[in-house]
Amino acid sequence: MSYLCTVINHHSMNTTKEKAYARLTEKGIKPSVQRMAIMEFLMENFTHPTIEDIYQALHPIMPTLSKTTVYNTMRLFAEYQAAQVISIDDHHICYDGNITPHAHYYCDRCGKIIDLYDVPVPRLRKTTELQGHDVNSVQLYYRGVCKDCKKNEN
Amino acid sequence: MSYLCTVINHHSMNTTKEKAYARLTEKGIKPSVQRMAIMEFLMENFTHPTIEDIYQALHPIMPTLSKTTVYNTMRLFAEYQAAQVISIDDHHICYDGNITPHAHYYCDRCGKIIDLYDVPVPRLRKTTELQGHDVNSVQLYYRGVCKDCKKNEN
DNA sequence: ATGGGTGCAAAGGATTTGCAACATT
DNA sequence: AATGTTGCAAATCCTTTGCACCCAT
Repeated sequence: MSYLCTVINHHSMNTTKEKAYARLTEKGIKPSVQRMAIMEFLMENFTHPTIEDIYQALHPIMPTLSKTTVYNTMRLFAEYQAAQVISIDDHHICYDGNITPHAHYYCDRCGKIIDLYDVPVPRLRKTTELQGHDVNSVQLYYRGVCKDCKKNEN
Repeated sequence: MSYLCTVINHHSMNTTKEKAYARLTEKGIKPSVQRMAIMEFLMENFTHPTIEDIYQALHPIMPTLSKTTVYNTMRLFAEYQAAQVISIDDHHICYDGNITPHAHYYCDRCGKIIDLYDVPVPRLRKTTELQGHDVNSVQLYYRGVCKDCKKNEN
């Protein structure tokens, strides 16, 4: 019974550590202590953190972590598509550990980023629309003034 | 007859100068010599120029133009939506004088940006999907390795 | 022992800012 | 004359790089 539960837990990957490890290896990235910590943070915080956010969050619990490593790691994650780069605003590059395609909304006033799961992200038919070019990622971005900021302006 | 032609030309705005002037005033931007030059360049070159590209193109014919002014002007154009900001790659921010919504493709190898006019950019129904947030712009980005770069890799 | 990963410090690049001069009304 | 625009120089900020150390295989 307890053995069965362990097996079930293992196969359904209940812990973030297991999920992070799986994401790294599936994407062809060799796990390290730092990479695991960053991936775990991304998977527990779908808050679109910047490099600075990630560093500020992890530095207290991993004092030797350097910002260079955060930069290197996020570049690696982006390249191997283990995380999404959100470049919706050029002054606010951030990252998303949620790699299922979904749209993003950016408020020009408060800088907040909102996930939009009910806006369909257009699929791609390689031969026609994309003229034979390979597609590795799609981003659908909306910008404007959010509900809250509009309210405060009145 | 020649008068009629002048009137027709004026109303249909055949010259880039007329179109640029109209774009600026319609968007609420006060025209200046520099702003007109930059808008004319954007309207004649749908090549997704960077700040540097714009500066390098205009500096020879307007030697007093400064890069600061290009920065200021493009920030202004973006804010008043007289031009689109293409932030598809965080290391390659560029601009598009074509403000009708259309998708963009970015090649991760050669950095080339391609317009995709036949991919539909999803329209927005404010009340449902966008939860009451105002939308001022939409960007649909595709990334990958383009046909030409794929060919060269073989 | 070797190769890759990390972290520090420095370098590099891009963008913004302060301010004086200028243009336009 | 007043307001807004421009351009230079400097400052700032973000990101990358070079290199030495460290860890794991």
